[in-house]
Amino acid sequence: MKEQNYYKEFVEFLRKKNLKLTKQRKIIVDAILNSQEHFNVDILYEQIKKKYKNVSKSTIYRTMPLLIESGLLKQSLRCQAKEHYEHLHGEGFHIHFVCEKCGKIIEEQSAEIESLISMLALNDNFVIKDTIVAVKGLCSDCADKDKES
Amino acid sequence: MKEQNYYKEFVEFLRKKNLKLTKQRKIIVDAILNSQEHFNVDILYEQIKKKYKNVSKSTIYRTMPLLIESGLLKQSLRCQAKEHYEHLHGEGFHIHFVCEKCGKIIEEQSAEIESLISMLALNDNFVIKDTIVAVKGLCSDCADKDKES
DNA sequence: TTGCAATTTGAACTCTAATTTCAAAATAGC
DNA sequence: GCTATTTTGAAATTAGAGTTCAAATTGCAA
Repeated sequence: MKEQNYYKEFVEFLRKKNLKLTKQRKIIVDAILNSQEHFNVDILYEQIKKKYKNVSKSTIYRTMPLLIESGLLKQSLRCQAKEHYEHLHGEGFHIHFVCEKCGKIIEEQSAEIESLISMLALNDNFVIKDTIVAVKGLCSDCADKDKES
Repeated sequence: MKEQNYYKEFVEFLRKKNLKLTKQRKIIVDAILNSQEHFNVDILYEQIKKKYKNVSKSTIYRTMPLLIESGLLKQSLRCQAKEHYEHLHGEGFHIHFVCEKCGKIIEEQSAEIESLISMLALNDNFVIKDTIVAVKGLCSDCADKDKES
């Protein structure tokens, strides 16, 4: 799905809920669609501030639940101090390798892991809403630097 | 490993770091060893308060990093608002099924999933320090109640 | 268009978890 | 037991997240 469509989807979501399409909401959605996959409110705020000055942090905080409800974002693992969000570009299950040193996040797919988890859930009659697999450690670059020193 | 040994290990850890074995630290370790697998600072504080009155929350907060460094605890997934800890009884990899309704956490093992993750990491030259697999959803009890209503 | 009801915004404030400060108390080694 | 050093508890501080409320904006209907 193209970015333009996510935008349209969000506009439609607002319309259905009788919410207004304000400048600020446009700017926030635009910033998210053009941002990296993973971010938090501060990162987003700094990014927006570079181009526009009339979007406050309150508004961003208030907009996040809307973006989640509309299906554009999901709340991701809170592995650092701050609440963390990620795009939900229709994709679905994936694994995060989070580098503890540089913060880089590498994403991997694995249908095998996904189906093993489903089977475990089925055994327990557990209804899955969301699965988070986060592997913390060192990315290859940081691991190399670690060895050198 | 028996609980007595975890205690001894922590005492040894303190000795090595020239830290003192205070009444409060004894009480906290004891409470953790006799607590459920998963908890947060507030739960621990309430539990301790029932039996002893001279352990403050500050002290508990201060002790958590020591317990993690000593290998007794690990910081777990932050799925509710509060920081969350779990025992690290030498076990290792497991999967958490977290019920969004009642908060129950069901633990499952899967060597297959663990080895699939290791293989992905190897491919990326990623050095694993810790793996968190959290499945959010409804436990069978809450799913049943959901159906009824 | 313009007018107006309803929503949204921003600044400041509130809330809560987590952490720090500092004087008084406790501990470990002599 | 004495003393240097660490630790404690209460209170203060910090920081992220969320809320309040008056002023501004939006969307719709006349």
